[in-house]
Amino acid sequence: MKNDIQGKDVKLKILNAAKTLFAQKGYEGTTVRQICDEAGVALALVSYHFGGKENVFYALFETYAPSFLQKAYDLADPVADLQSLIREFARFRLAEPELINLLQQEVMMQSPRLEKVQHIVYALWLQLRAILEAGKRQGRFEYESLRHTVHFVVGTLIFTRNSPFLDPVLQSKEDLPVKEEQEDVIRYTISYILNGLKCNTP
Amino acid sequence: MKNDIQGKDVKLKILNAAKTLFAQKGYEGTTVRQICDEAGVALALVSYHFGGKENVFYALFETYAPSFLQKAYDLADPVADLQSLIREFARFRLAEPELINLLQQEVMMQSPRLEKVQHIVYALWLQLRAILEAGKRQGRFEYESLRHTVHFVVGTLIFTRNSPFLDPVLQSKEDLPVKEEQEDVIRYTISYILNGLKCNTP
DNA sequence: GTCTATAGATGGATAGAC
DNA sequence: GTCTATCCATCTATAGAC
Repeated sequence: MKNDIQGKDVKLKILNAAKTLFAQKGYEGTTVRQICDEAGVALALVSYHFGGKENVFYALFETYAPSFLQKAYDLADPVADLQSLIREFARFRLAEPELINLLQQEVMMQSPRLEKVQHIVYALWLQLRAILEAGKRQGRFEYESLRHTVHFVVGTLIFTRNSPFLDPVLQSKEDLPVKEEQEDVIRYTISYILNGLKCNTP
Repeated sequence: MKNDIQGKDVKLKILNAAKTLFAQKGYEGTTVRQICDEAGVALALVSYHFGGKENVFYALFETYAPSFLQKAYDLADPVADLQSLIREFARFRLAEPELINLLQQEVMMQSPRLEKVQHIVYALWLQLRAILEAGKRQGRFEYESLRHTVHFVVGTLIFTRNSPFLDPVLQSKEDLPVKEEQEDVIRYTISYILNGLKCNTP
C-alpha cells in the first residue's frame, strides 16, 4: 500500500516534469534524463513506470485531459454553443497551457504520436465546425469559407496564451494583469471571435 | 567557377530538404542524415557548406525570408495599414508555409535558436501593435486589451494555412479549392480580423 | 520501488581518399 | 567539392544490487 502511494508520487513527479519539458523543448528535444533530473528521480523509473518515453507522452493526455470537451451541443442556439465551447477551451488552456502548447506542436508537425491523441482535438474541431455551420444556416454567423473560418477560430483559441515570447514586446505600456485574467480573457476571446463571425449579439 | 555553381546547387538542395523536414518533424526531430538523404547528397556536406546543423537553420531564414516585412507604416490610415500587413503576411505564409510552421514551433517552445531569428517576427508584431493602437485611438478599431488582441490577430494569421491535419476533418463537405486560393484566402482573413476588431469598413 | 552502472543504438561532426 | 568510413558524445532502455 505504501509502495503504491510512493509509486503514484513518482509517476506524478515524472508527468509534471515531462509536461513542462515537452512543452518547452518539444518531444524530441527533451531527453529522459532531463525529465528524471527535473523530477528528482532515477533514470530507470521512466521505463519502469511508463514503459518508455513515448508512453509518458500519452499518459500526459490521459492524466491531464481526461474529460476534455465531452460536452455535446444540440445546435439549437449556435451562438450560445460557440460561447460555451470557447469558454470551455479557454479554461482548459488557462489551466493546462503546457498541454495546449505541446498539442499544438504535435499538430503542426503531424507527429506520429498524434494518432493516439488526435481524438481529443478532432472532437473539438468537429463540434466547432458543426456549430459554425448551424450558425450560418440560422443566419447568426456570416462567413464565406467554412474551412478557413474553422482555421481562424482555432488559431484564435490556440494562440491566445501567456506567451513569454510576445510579452517582452507587448508589456511596455500595459501592466501585467494579475488577477483580472481568466474570465476577462474569456470575455475578450468570445468578443473577438463573435465579431469575426459578424455575430450580431451582445 | 563550375565548382561554385555546383556548390550553390548542393547548398540549395540541402536548404530545401531541411526546410521541409524541419517544418514536418521539428528541428530536434530532424537528423542531418535525413536532410542529406532527402537532398540526395553525402552526409558530410552539411558541415562542409554550413558548418553544422544549427547553421542550416539560420541559413533557412536568411535565404527565404530576407526581406520579410520591411515595410514601415505611417499609421495615417490604420485600417489600410492593417489590411496591407495581413496581405503581406498571408502572401509570405502561402509562399513559404514551412518557414511559418517552423517559426511557429520555435516561438512556441522558446527555442535557444530563436534569438538570432526573432527580429523577423518582432518587427511584425511591433508594427501590428502600433497599428492596433493607432486604430483604436482614431476610433476605427474596438477592443479592450491590446495585449490579447495582438495575440488574437497573430493567432489568426499564423494558424491559417494548409493544415494537412485539419483537412481530413474539414473536407467532407467542402471540395478542395484549387485555384481560388491566394487572394480569396487573403480576403477571408482580412474580413475575419477586421470584423474581430469591430472595424466598420467594407 | 528505486537506485547505479552499462549495454546498444543513433546522433553530429570529421578525416582522408578521390 | 564530394564522397565513404569512422570517431565520439549522447540517447533510450535494461540488468542487477539494494
